[in-house]
Amino acid sequence: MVQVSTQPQQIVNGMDDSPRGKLLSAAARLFRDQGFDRTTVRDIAREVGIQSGSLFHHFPTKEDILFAVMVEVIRFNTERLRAAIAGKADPAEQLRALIRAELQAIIGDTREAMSVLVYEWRCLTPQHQQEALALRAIYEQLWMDALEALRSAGRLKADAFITRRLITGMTSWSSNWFDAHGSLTIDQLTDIILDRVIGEHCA
Amino acid sequence: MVQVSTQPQQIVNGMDDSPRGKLLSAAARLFRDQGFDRTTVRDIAREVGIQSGSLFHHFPTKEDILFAVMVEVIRFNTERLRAAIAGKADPAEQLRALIRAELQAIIGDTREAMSVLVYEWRCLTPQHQQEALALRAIYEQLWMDALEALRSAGRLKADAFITRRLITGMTSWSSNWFDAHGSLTIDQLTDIILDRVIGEHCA
DNA sequence: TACGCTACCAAGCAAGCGCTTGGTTTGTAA
DNA sequence: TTACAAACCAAGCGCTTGCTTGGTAGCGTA
Repeated sequence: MVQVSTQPQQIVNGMDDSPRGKLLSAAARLFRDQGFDRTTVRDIAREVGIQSGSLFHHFPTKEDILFAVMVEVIRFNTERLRAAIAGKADPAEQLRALIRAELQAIIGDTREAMSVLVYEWRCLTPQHQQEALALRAIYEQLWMDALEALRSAGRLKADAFITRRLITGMTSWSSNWFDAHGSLTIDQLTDIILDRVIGEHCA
Repeated sequence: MVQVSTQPQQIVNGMDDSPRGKLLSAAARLFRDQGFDRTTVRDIAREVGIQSGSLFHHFPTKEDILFAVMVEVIRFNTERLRAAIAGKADPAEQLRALIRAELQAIIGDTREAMSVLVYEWRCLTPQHQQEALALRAIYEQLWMDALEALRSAGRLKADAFITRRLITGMTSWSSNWFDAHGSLTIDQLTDIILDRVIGEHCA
């Protein structure tokens, strides 16, 4: 037995490889494939190789597992956004980086947990919805700052809020059709969407 | 007792006011508010004022209720699309009409059933998914015909399939933020989205 | 060796679920 | 009045669900 690495974290769906992380990652996949309600605690337990009752040593309720999945993926992707725009001064380049990062989240490495975030939202308790919304607000503020900067620079004529919502629609829906093995790359899709926003395609 | 009207149909969610139609309309609202799985047959029954067992006089299973909701709303909105483009020769005007009709479906009179269509898709049996997909294909073909016509006329540079998917994202996501009582009208949103597609905003 | 902590098992409970059953009411038309 | 089907009720069956309970294995520390 050899210690392969001094950095044992292997990120999947934004979760580490601790028991808790593996549990969340498995839950995220099941929640996306079957939905939260159709996924039983026995399903999750089987996936990680323990008894169903043992899940409740890690989380007080099944709903807390869902909440944890969402919190982790929001946090992880907020950091991804931050990293994407770090050091970029041009607001148009910032926007491109944001779109790319969001696509990466939705159809890339955290796609399962992101899908859960969109489709299982109402399975959260109102209390947890509020807490998750607070985290999401931080994420959205990064977008709004960039879009407002674009507007100030005169490169965005439309309303920033509506623009953000149209972008959200385009990116989030991509999870329903984008084929990772197809000919269209994430970078290409990024530019196509960017084009719909700042309209260089018809200059 | 006076017969108020010779046309007793009052369309809600694309359903008529027969027992079956009222049942479907109530189910659509419950399915949207709580999700299919969290909605019990007792919930639906209570809503229409009958016993839960009596539901199964109308539908063989609970899932068949969901399927019926989806079939009705797809059919209804396919007709709406057809009516919208009828008599319009200019492909750009056709596109505007299509976007407006789809927004009407998603945030207007059939919004509850449309939301169910998007969010409860995987609750259908594979067999029913296939049947619903066949109906949806007809709907989508109307879109593709108009977009291809636009391309032929040289007024759409982007790929028609991708364009359609971006539009789908923008329109379907609007159900999550559009406020029917706000200052933004459906017609205004229609033009904003149309602008993202044929790009007249940066001429 | 003894301790304490984390992680887990084996068994099962109480509640809620979709759906069935056998019988009754209601509306319609001959 | 009779006939009949559609619509509905009252009761509950069999099963699955999230979660609980009481106990145990493994491991690092002293």
